[in-house]
Amino acid sequence: MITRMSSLFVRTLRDAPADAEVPSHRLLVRAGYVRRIAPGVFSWLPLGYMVYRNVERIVRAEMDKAGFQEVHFPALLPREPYESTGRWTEYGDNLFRLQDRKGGDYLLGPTHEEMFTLMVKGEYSSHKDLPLVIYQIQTKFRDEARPRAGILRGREFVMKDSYSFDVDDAGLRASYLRHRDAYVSTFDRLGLEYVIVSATSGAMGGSASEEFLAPTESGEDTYVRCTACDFAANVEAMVTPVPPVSDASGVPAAHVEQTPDTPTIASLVEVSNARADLRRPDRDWSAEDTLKNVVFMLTDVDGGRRPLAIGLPGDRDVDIKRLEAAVQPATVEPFEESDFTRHRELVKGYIGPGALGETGTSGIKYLLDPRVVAGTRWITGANTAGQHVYDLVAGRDFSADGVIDVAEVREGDACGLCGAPVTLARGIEIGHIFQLGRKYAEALGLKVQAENGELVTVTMGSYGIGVSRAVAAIAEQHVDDKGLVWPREVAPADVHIVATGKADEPFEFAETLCEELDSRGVRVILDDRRGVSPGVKFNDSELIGVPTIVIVGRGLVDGLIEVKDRATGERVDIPVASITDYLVDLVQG
RNA sequence: CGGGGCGUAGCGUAGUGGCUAGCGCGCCUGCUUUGGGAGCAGGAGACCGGGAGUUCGAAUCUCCCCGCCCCGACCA
Repeated sequence: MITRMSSLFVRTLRDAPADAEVPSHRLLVRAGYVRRIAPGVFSWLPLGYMVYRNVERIVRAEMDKAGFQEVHFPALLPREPYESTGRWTEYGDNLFRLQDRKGGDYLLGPTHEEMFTLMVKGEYSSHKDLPLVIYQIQTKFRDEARPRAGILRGREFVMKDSYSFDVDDAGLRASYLRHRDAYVSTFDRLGLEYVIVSATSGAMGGSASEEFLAPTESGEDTYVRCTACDFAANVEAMVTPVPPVSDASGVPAAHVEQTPDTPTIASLVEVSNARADLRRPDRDWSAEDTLKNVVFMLTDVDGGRRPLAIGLPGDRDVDIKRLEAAVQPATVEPFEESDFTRHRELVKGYIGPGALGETGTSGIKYLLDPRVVAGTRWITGANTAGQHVYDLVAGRDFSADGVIDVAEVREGDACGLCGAPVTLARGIEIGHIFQLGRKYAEALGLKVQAENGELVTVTMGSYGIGVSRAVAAIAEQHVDDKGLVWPREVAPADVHIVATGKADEPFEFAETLCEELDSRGVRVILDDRRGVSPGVKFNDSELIGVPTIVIVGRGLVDGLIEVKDRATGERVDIPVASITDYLVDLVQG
């Protein structure tokens, strides 16, 4: 295929729009790949659409290779199936809803578990039909509260979503692993650097789950990686190791102290160190010695509200994302002034274990951070304004209703598997695979007859790749100060030929070369613009980011063509006689 | 939805009450130029986000609305 710059529908921009911040967004706009239409909604221009289609083609090829079968659903869907699974309401404001002329409710599909489940239910009824994997590449709609970063997070985007159907858990695990393998080859082929991390299953429900994250500054997900073993997890799925029970035999009995005006951890530590009667003989108190008790208000799917108290070391905050992941599908809000007035037994700034717990005075469920093991010694609130308890020992002086691992994760925290320090990094979620289980099959009645004749509920897996997002993720990982640097297979062309000079010869030669390459299956962009200065063409070629740039210009009189590698900047002069073969080898070899 | 910032031509921007809203890029015409975003000359392009108000006079001041971007709570 030949793309001629003289007639290509594109206009490159010297300046990026002021509102574009992340590199992929700035460059995709500058190079004339995409244009914004509405918040989180983008159009693809010819160059962008070429890249998009390449990514889609690779994803499709890898799915087909894995033996998955492609189907296609509408984006416009009726309400009923989503009503059956509760997601019509559960999805909340993120769902684009609309009505037809008769007032019937419809939605624009945010994901298609329901439709796939029903499709299989409509066709199959025997265990002999399974396992089955079907997929589609579809435009999805989610009315995101905050679209951002260009096509990295849009409200309309393209996703490849597949679903596996198995009779039993062993089958589900096998289908899951087949997908994992297929995703590995897909992302390798797309030229993406990625890590596979343990994840929580989010709003979809289900158990085992992993995410494919493309490490990038502009990524939205934070993940931890162990410096010693191969543990990697989304922070939401981080597991804090439980320290051994500590010996508290030497700790004096708990005692309440007057500590006026110490409603914060910082003030409490300061006062405790400043006063001789409170000072610790061996060392200064630090925030880690205090037990902070934070209260949240949870809202269940049915609208019911219940408070939840969490006790954790005072130097840590609760990570709301981790908390939501731990209590989902319930949603979390901070405890507000009005909630405190309703719970008089909770003294803001001085809440202690004494008032908490299902059997305590408040009756509020109380969960502890894993670090608060039996035998640990704490300073904590005494449930009276201006008073704290010292030498309160977990297990000896107080207990809770259970453990919850939702404290913020920090660089250097201990790995849940081996105990070595972990590092934190950010990444773009480009793929997510998980074992859904029977949630949807149950809700929609997808059963098959087993060998013994009994009806069994099918177990499902759900697997997604953000196709349009992958374009942005690839761009994000393949840029330099001059522009985009596409991996060959997704690039809009294999070579970008720039003809320069005033004379006709370079242009005529470039045209011939271009046709020869085209006839041998090389995709080429030809900059055949006359009267455009060489600097403009060089800059455009670098901005557009095709992997190989060929310059036909002043070297031609000596029989030489310059070939430049976009990524490394290396240049070589190739004799005219062998240039076609050289390029074909470069591209196809 | 909470916090912060911003709306002037396709893009980047100047303009804190005073004449016909200025500049760069890009675009059109002509001549020159042709290996790193060329030069000269001449052009086209703006309901200054919208509405109301204050004023002799508003891009500029006031109020309301709308939109956008960034950071947080959701997700491919």
